Amino acid sequence: MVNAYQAPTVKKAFQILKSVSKSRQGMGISELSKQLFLGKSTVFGILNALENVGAVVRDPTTKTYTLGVTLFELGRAAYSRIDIKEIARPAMEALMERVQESVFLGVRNKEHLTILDIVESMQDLKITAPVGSRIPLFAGAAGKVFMASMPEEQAAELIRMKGIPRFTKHTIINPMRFMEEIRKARRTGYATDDEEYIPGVRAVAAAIQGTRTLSAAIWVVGFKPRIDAKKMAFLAEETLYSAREISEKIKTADAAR
Amino acid sequence: MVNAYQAPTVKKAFQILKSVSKSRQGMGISELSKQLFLGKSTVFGILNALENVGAVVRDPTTKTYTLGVTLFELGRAAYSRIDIKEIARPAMEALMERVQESVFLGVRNKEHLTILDIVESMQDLKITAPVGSRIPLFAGAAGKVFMASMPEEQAAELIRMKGIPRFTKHTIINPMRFMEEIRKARRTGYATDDEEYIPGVRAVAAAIQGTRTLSAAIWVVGFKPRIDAKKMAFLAEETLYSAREISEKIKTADAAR
DNA sequence: ACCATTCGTTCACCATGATGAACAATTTTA
DNA sequence: TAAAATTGTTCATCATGGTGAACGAATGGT
Repeated sequence: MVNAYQAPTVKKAFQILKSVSKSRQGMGISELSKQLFLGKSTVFGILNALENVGAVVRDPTTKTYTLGVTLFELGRAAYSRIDIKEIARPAMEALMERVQESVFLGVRNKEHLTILDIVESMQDLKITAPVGSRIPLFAGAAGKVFMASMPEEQAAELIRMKGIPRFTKHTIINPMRFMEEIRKARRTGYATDDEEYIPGVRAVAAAIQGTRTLSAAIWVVGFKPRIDAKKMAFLAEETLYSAREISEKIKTADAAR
Repeated sequence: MVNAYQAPTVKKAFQILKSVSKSRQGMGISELSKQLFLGKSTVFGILNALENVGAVVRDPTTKTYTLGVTLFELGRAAYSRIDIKEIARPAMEALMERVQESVFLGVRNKEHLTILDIVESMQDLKITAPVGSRIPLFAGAAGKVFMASMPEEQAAELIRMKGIPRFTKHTIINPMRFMEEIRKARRTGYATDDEEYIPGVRAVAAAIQGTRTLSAAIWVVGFKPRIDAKKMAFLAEETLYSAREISEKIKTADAAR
């Protein structure tokens, strides 16, 4: 079913929702029209439908649109059906106790990652992010692990089409070197990040197996001064162990169904 | 802008999402087609678009669709912008301490209510529900308060078109009597429920004012044996007081912007 | 105060998008 | 095991849905 029909208006609607979701104060029709290269009457017609279903709310005084409660309802339902976060939570907590850094759980959603859960480090200074946040696919250890999970041609094609954005001066932007990192992650089962996504930050990520329709991983993140080469090796070992532990639990949960 | 154009395909897409959100195991194309009275190729084209944007996930083995991570991302963003729940939370906690029953915060979303926050009673036996749950607009004290907030013609029209479903043997289904309840709620600022929605349960609700684009209310719910007539009057007084307190805070927050 | 610009809204037009029919694949029934 | 029924997928068709042009309202600049 290559190149199957995809209702274009639905895709435009979600482009609109994504733009509106990035705005704090709401967005108007002309602003959305310009930003998304859509006609104003197209935006107008789609927003009317989104408002009708409660996916956006129109402020009658400013004529701007913000996200509506229906998205919250659907979002809650979507989140409540992601079993992996319950399955993974105990292992994430145990991992955080052992390594004393924040532990993230995330999934790939098209060309970015979405954070599903976090067990924050108990240290006063720690790295965290809101659950639901998006991270670029090319960013850091987690990104490499996700790209290692996909067929090599698909990963290569993404690199070719999108290019690797430079996040820091340490970002690996050379496609051949980046593909090597991905192959290494595929071989070892984990990936590392040494200030490639955020300056002063190191990370280790490992993929979770056995999730039928989701591509999932956990990763540990900490400040570089706290993570020398020895601790980095320790993080890799522990993260890989926890990812396998979670993968086993998933397999057990599936068999019990 | 009466009868303005609303992109029909977008509305169909959200019908599909709503149906899928009620399913635990995912739904197939023919099932959705029958349930929603849409053509199979229409459902097919819309689901392809929804999958492309990550709003649904297709299970390749069962060919069923479940809600995708994009909805979770948008839902998180929608929820994070609803200021009222932070503003209301302290007053809800204080109200729960005073009345010792669960306190709900919700908003109207088209023709139903959505729970945004709950401060659960500390008693062992209590009433609660998942945040994000939907409640029918005609149900209980909260429903009356929301209908009291809308123009009388709009409320009357809804009753005429939808009819009042019978939830319990105490449900007020007579339209004239129900309109009287709504008028009373409008006059007094609060509404009550005496086993009209759930057997054995009483509730009091009060509207929150000053929310520009949302229609919001708080309500207290408890088991009837714990709530005699005297306590019911006490609940009404306290709930109304807390709703006004929250309304004042909203006004103050708006003025500070 | 007036003019220019921008925004939101309406409407007629037409071609793109939604869909019904047909077909292939899969599942169910006998 | 074979036939019937159902599901998912493809494709040609055409009319409905999306949209460009025009207009009214609001805002900004002089």
